[in-house]
Amino acid sequence: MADSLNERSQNILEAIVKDYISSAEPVGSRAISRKHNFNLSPASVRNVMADLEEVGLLCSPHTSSGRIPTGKGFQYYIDTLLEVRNLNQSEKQDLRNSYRFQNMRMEDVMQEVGRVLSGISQYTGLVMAPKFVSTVFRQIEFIRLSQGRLLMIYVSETGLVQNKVIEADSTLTSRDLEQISNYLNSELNGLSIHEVRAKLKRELLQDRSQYDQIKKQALSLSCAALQDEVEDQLYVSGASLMLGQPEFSTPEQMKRLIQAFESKKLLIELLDRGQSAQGVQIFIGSESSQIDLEGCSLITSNFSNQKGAIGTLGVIGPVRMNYSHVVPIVDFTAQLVSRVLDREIE
Amino acid sequence: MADSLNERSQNILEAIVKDYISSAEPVGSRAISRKHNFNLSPASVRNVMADLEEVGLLCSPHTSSGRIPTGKGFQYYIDTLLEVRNLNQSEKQDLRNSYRFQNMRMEDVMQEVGRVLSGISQYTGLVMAPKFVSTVFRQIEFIRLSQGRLLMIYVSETGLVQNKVIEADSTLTSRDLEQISNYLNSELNGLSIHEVRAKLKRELLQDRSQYDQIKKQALSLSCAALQDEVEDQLYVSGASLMLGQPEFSTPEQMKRLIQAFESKKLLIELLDRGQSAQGVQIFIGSESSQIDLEGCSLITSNFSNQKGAIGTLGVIGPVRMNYSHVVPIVDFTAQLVSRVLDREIE
DNA sequence: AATTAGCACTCACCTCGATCGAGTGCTAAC
DNA sequence: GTTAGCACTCGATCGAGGTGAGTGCTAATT
Repeated sequence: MADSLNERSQNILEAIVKDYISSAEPVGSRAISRKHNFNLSPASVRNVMADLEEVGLLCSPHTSSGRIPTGKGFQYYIDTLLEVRNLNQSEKQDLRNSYRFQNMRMEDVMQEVGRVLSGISQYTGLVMAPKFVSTVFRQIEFIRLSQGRLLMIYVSETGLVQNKVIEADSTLTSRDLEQISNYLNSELNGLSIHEVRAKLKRELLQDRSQYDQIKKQALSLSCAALQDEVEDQLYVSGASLMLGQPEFSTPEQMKRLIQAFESKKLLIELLDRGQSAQGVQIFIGSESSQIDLEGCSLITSNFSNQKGAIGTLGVIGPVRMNYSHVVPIVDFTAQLVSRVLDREIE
Repeated sequence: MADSLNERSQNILEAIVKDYISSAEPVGSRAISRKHNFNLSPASVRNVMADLEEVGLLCSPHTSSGRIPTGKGFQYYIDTLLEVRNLNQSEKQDLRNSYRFQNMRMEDVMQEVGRVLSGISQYTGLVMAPKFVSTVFRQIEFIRLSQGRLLMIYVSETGLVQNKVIEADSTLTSRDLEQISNYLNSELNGLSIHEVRAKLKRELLQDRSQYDQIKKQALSLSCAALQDEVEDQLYVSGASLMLGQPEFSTPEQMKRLIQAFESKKLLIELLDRGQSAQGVQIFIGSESSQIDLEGCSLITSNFSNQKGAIGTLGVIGPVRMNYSHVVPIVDFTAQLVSRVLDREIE
């Protein structure tokens, strides 16, 4: 991208983006020259605008209307013009006070975060819980259900509880189960599911002719219990807030949006893509990527605990989002959640 | 209601309702006299229609358009004209095959039911899991988290797993916890949460000057763990399918509907209202009840296991729903789920 | 006495054309 | 390089006129 815009062009681009963010309407040369005191006539502004259109940062819906920033224009704005200030102390405190985290299970925390994020931003809140495989083993319990069916309960370091029903040899006594879970609890303590799986695989190969019956059963049980993938958990809150935005005011757009939210697949994919990065990330879902999220932007940040379980939270709104307002909120919330998760350990 | 309509009026009302169900458009006298061979001229049909309007079963959106059934009209149709046939064996088998219930946790079952219900009916599926208080105690475990925080895991007879974080005396050793859970597991086995609470209350009053330390702590822990209400769990699937219905085609209606779905409160309230009844129930959410669900109908049925835990499932669609198609599906699914839950026990 | 043909009337819906106005591009003057 | 001036474009809005489905009423028919 030719990002060698001169200062005037930058100023005008910024003014246009900001105007468009607050009005959602194409902005014309007159408005720019009047409201912002560049001491430039509309005609001069027009010339600059024509240049910016040339470069692909602006476009006009039709011949005789103002300009709106393209996806590329927003990208440029975000990359080089956007200034994000940090929250000051009192704002941080306010945000902290908005959250109620006492005595909450992981699910509740995730849901609460989504609720607050969407409430404050007035856009849609997204929270993706840390992936099962990245959680750290703390404890496993087996509870007998009906004929040959066992309920496995897995607790991670952070207090995340997963449970699963598995078919199992019905000759196992309660005593056996207790021994099995004791064995596993001592063996697997402190490992991530990733590591647990690797270890199980190794041991199963190694000790093919196992003498210790309990150990053998423990291995096969835990294998059945922990091997397959657990669906990613995504919490979407305040979807209806998006429907109030002018860019999603037609029935077709509403339907498309709600469908995209409902299937969750696309969103999870997008959030996954940013899991390796640090700090706040912004995806502009306009023209380029999926049609389903056309007109949407995502502001996300990862949170994590010290054991390396990574989740993602953020806000999805129209491309025309108030970035300078939302970015610091997302940023600080991610830090907050990280700290909350860590307090749960140890 | 003067439900003493003569046969001709009934026939015509039925014809109008059916036409309207499939077309979503006001139906005129000509269409009725032509398509259904009553051997009546449009004019005669018009006379009957005028009568039906008089009684409040029909109305016309404006002077010169066909009639549409009122809420009362639909109610009459459902109460006295609707014939619901049972599914035949092959249909039942098809439905059974649509569900994948193997090795599923309660949550998964609920979600799967919603998914299938909405898929088959092409309306929105609703499933409300059995209430926590109605579940029957099977096992309780305590796991130590951080400073003074305990994770309580509760398993019901049906394999429903609930967990909760509670603050607790940090001097409790693992040994203590084990004893406490052993005590509770033997004492509370087979009781519903309802009964458990009553029992706890009794014992706390009775043994105010408790000599047995473990028992005392067990009581206070389980009290903290089981006393407060757990939010009802409602699964809504296929919300976007409703947005395809012509009655929700305007942006305002879409927004209203999605909001209603998102808050869940209203839906839970409605489903609760039918929990005492047996068999399939139909709520017409038109004029009378909440504005938020105007234009919607609910077809619901309760499912339950032998221990009395009751949940509700159903479908929400436009009042103009294909009742004769959806009712038997909801009915049979409820029976199916009841059986699935029972298979989980013992 | 019930049914129906006939007819005037209503009203949503569509199309067409006129008008309006915000905004542009271009050119010539500053 | 900047700006005033001007012709032009095009969406939005409004009203007029036409169309057609459907009604209610009345009088004729069976």
